[in-house]
Amino acid sequence: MAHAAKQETSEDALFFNVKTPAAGLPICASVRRFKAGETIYVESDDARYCYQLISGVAKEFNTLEDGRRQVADFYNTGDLFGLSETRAQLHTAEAITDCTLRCYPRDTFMQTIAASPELSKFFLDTLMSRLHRARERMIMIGRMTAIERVVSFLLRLKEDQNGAREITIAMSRQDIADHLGLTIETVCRTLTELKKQGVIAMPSARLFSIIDAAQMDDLTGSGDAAIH
Amino acid sequence: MAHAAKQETSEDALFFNVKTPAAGLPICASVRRFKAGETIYVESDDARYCYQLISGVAKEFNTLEDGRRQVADFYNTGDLFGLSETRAQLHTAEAITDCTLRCYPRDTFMQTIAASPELSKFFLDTLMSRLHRARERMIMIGRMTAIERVVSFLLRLKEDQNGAREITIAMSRQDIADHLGLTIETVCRTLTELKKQGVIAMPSARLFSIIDAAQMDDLTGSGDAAIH
DNA sequence: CGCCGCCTTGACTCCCTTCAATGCGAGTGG
DNA sequence: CCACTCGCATTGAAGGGAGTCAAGGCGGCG
Repeated sequence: MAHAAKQETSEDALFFNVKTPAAGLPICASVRRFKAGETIYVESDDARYCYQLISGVAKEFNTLEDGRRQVADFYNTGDLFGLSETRAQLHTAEAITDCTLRCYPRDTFMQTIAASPELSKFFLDTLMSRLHRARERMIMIGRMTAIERVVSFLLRLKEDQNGAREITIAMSRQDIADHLGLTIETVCRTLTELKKQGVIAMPSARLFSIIDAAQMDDLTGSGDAAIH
Repeated sequence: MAHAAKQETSEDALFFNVKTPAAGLPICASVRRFKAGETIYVESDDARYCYQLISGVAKEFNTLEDGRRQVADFYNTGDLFGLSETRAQLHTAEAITDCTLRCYPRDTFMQTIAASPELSKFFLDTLMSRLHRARERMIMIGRMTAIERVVSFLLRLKEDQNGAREITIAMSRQDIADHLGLTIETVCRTLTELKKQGVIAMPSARLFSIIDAAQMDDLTGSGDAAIH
């Protein structure tokens, strides 16, 4: 729903990622469905499976004892998640929209990957790119102002949705705040401010339209990741 | 110097990591030395090599146009860095102390890794653990107060140095600040406050002593990574 | 000794948080 | 069809934690 454009990918064409050859992975994977808001796994759970989103949107996050949350990442169709070097889950995962996902038994999965040079290469690339994203977020959270963070976030969503000017989001304001290291109020106020300045339009709370892309680039501190 | 305890590892015993078997990697790697403060590579450089620290301490960071910096990670003896899925460096790397490092040609390195199931497994684990660390830092930077961040930082250093009560650091206050998403002044004030409260002692600016480890655990918000 | 880089401390400011209402759309039942 | 409710989003007012600006302090080295 949030990503209608991507739904065209048939379930059979999916493997690890939409971009990956559909060469079969000799792993019997079960398919499970989760409703919006349902928990997929909880931190410190025994990590018997890792998951691939067939459809829907999900998030991984951590929680401190007093309830402070940090959303590590959002996942879309094709994304793989729930893998760690330990045998325990390091995050809690939750479905944001209704989700369908493929569950790979962890050990078999890891062995299969390691045994194939192609899969290894692919998986290494995936991990490196994920690490890169995590670090981009570190500079965003650690060194950017509220406006810069929100704008960076919107620009990333824009890219995820093939650069379309219309952006549909599945996550709530609270999710965004917990992802950007802000409060829900600050996210709201910042969005309102961007709307006032005519940089974006907001037909509804979860639908944005980029009006002045050039100014948005300026607002990121001209270095979404760094110098170019 | 900062890590005398680790220097016992002979250069020959090193491979990827101190923990790794010394099985030879069929890659001719050159060895280079850098003085403290020297730049190893700059963001957007052509990434022809990846590096492994034989001795010394180094850091990777990003810079925004106006000079704001975020230190992504610090590296010690044995650590591998400078690898990305792109052909360009994503960070700038700099020697903190004098460093000796082994330089692996990127393409050969990647091919060799992918070709060996054992190396693949090892490298995957390294990447996953690095991703985990990056995410721990996200919650630290995004959701913790100054005291919690500094205490988390000290506790991590303690672990890196085998749990010793005496902690020697190689990095400056500015490096710490840029790592924790704080200013140098806040880092100083926080350390002074911890000293006043008798939680740590600070014989010199780069030497700490953990006095009340229990209270330090409390001060992290009781969830360095999350719930247990 | 005197310079220089790094660290520390103080006073003031400000951005974001906190606390508290209010708005708004969707679903439900009368 | 409307009243009611519930969750999410928005807005306002006030306060605080960390940033900014500025002035020393301290140790190493020529």
